[in-house]
Amino acid sequence: MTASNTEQLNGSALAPMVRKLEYRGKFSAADRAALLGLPHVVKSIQNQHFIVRERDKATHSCLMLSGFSVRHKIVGTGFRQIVAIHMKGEMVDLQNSLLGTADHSVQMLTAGKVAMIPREEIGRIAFDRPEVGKAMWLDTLVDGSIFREWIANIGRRDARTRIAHLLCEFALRMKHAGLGEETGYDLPMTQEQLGDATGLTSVHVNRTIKSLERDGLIERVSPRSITIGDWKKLAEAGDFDSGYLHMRQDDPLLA
Amino acid sequence: MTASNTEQLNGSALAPMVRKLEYRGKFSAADRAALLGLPHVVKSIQNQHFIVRERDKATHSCLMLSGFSVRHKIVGTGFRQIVAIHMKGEMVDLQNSLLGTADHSVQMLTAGKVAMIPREEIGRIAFDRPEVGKAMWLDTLVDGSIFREWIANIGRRDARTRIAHLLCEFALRMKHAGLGEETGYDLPMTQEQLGDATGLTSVHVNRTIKSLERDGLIERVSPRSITIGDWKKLAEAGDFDSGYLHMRQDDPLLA
DNA sequence: CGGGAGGTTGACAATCGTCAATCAGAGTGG
DNA sequence: CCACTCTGATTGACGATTGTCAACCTCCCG
Repeated sequence: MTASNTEQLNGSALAPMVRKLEYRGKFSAADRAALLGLPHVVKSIQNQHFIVRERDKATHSCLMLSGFSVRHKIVGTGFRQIVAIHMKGEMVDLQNSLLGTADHSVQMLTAGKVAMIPREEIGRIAFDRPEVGKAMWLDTLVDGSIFREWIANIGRRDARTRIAHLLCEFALRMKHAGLGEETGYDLPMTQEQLGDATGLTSVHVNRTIKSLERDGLIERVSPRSITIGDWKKLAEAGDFDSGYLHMRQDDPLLA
Repeated sequence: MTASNTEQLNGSALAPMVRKLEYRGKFSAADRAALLGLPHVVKSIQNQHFIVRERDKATHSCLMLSGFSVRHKIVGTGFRQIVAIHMKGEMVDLQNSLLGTADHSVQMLTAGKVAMIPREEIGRIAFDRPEVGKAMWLDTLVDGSIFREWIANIGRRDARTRIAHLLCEFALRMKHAGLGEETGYDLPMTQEQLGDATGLTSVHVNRTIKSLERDGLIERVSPRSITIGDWKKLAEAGDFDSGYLHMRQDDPLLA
């Protein structure tokens, strides 16, 4: 990390985090100011670069400002399993940083920027400001809910349903992060990476996507662009029920 | 739930929770007393009974006092995926109860007792007593770590490795909860339930277990009794590295 | 003794993985 | 502008792991 891709910004860089944490309940002005005032360093990170490596001692928590990242584990045979995908506004390693030793790696899926916040500062604000702490805790619980859905997705759904489910989850989360429309979005990952996220091989992912396309559930002008013609049909094909994302009942996304 | 299986106990019933939460750092006497003094109701629950059902509005958090329970989800085709197994000392639905609406069910795997603690009391103690809140938060992070390992286990390991891995996890967690020895333990689940936990069918679980037995990695006098002859060999077969359980480095279990 | 749940086994089928070739598009240097 | 190269997408042929179906066994319990 050279000086050239490191910047000190104050205030506004952390706005996406505040927006995310306030989703379930507004903060007081003081809480908001404390969050925005957290010390942090903004870094530009290239595609493929690691934010955290397994077994690292984590000293910082990272907030995604732009771009996409994945958490993943490597099993003994060398295969990779992506266990989560993160986008703008999400804290990517509360998990690792509070537990001390990373049990998985976090890697960029595209180029992007992150804000690095010292670990102790996160702990301090969480317990000094109960509303903030509660919002962070709830956020980690929603992460947990998504993990559980992924276990069910990978364990008990066939390839077609699995991929359709992931495409649906992505659609809602992208929209939620202000990065796409329910009509479609650009997938920030290769078919091999999709396979790593769903427990399939890239070849089978390809066949499955083409089959979804043949059946008119999605359209693609280029390999990565996903256009969802009929949301309801795709959701049905993907056995998708958004409940596990724990979005607010009044969220227009769920209309 | 009839009156006959409901008891009011004070103090000692919550001891397993305190023991669990203190694993990563001792509490002050006041914190400990506050935890033990949490209002609660002890219930005896029969095998197969539900503690929480998906879509319930959770009003209580449950602490396992004895017996085993599972969290699970049902997918569209009716298949079931177990996403976690819980034993003595574990809080089984911080998850559901803090998020309001359950995104999965919790069901007993054996008969047992649980202590039900009102949801608000959990939130209150967590923020009134930072050390307690921190321990709870860490506990949910460890749960998350286990979820991630399960995703990798189901997504990227073959049946043999998957089952061996689960048997290893069980061995350490049973020992940790004071319910078995590293030399072996009694599995509290049927082969169909093992399949639901690993994304396999009961038939394939059976073939896999028998193969592990044939190769001398485990022994069984009865179908559910697991004796581990050579821990190292089983761990290797299961691609098992205990790091994701985030046990303390000085824990004798890791010796 | 009968019934039921769970464990065990075999024959066969299906999904998904492997291997390998080809294709398409983006970036690079001449 | 045109090779050249590289990564990722696509496709086919074939094989392996895992699922399905169905039978039978074993143990426990009333």
